[in-house]
Amino acid sequence: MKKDTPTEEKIKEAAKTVFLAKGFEGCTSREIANAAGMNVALVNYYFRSKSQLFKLIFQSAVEDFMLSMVHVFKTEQTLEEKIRYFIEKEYEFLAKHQELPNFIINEMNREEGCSIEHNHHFQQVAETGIFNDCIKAQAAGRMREISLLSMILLIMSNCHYPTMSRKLMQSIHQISEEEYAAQLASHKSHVMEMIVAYLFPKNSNNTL
Amino acid sequence: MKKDTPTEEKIKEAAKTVFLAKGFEGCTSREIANAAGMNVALVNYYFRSKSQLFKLIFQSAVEDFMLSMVHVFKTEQTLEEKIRYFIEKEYEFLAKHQELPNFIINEMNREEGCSIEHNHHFQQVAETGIFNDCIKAQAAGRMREISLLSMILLIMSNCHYPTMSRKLMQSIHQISEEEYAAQLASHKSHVMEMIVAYLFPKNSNNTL
DNA sequence: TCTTGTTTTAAACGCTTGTTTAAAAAACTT
DNA sequence: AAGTTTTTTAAACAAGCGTTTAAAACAAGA
Repeated sequence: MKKDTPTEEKIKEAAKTVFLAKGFEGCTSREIANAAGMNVALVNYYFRSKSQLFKLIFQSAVEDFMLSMVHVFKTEQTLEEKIRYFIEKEYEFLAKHQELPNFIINEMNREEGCSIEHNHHFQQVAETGIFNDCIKAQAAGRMREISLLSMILLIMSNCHYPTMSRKLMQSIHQISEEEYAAQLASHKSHVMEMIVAYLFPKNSNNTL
Repeated sequence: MKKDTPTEEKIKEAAKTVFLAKGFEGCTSREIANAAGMNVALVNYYFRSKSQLFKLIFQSAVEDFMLSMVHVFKTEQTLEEKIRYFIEKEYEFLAKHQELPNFIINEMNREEGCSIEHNHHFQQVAETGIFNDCIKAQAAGRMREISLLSMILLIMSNCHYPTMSRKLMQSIHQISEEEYAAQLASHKSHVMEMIVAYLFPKNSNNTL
């Protein structure tokens, strides 16, 4: 793993900004070069082509995405606490990286779709033991019977969608960026309570 | 409101297919013309420009989107039943129009963002009285205190995200299109139970 | 049948795209 | 200091873009 030159680093940084904001098809090589303050040819000198550079950025975006999960799940907490903490941290993370979920989902839906190198990233999350914890909790009757996929979907839906649909929601409800951010904060609490209540239905007369 | 010529109709149809699949920036005028089985110039003859045609398609996509809600909310049911029914119908609708949420959210996030003509569409939904029903139910203590925006977000998140993230989820969980469709069906039930249980916490010892 | 107006086409327009080339500038080696 | 390699640039490339033009094909009425 040789260290990047300052130029390489500058290009990557600019590329990340531009690609995340506009997507692969929504921007040009020259746009990236300009954002990095240099010639177009240099971009290709270091990264051979636009799509090669893109692949790099995409993979690193997925990495950021996954890593934000790993840290949370490594903590020493009960399963319920971990999930609460995860939602908390995910909202925090997404506030800083608003374009990330849209970017990843979009580019994966493209015809020549970016695939993610599966084993590496997902394995990292699995290795935190979070999934085993769930299975154990379900076996012990402490957690609702629900597939892993469904559980992940529940959590991701309620974390990602509110950021992804920001512009749409602002338009529908005619509210400013700031107002929406405030609404998001209170929405987070609802999400947390709703999901935890559903996954861990301790209060008596429910149908597990 | 003059009727479209067959040619106009063919172009619109092709444009809808192509735009929904690839987005405004992801396709070319010629691609649309080919899909409609005709010359590029004809597209501009009828619609003046690519972006003008796009605006038309985008607005009609938003219309589809909103109309699918209006029908449901017009039915004679209790609020809880309406919400269940809505989720049911929304999953049904999204199965047929997989690209729709991604398309709308994406294009709204574009720099020169498509705005949606607010009053017309949202008003239609509001006129069904669904929002008033919610406010009344909240006042009567039958429904949890929650902002309209949060309620909409809860429902939309759990309906849209699972379709939007299909490719991502398939990749993470290494499952086929068919398997995912099957998982979606069972996920829908979880979503329905979870949301209804959260919005209408009838079973005693809760903190409204 | 000729005329008039509409619909469709092939070809071209100027411009931008991703990529390459060849020369200039900078950095390094000896 | 001269020579060599690496980094950077300006300029060019062919290909594709959205759009326009001008002529062909078609339809309808006289």
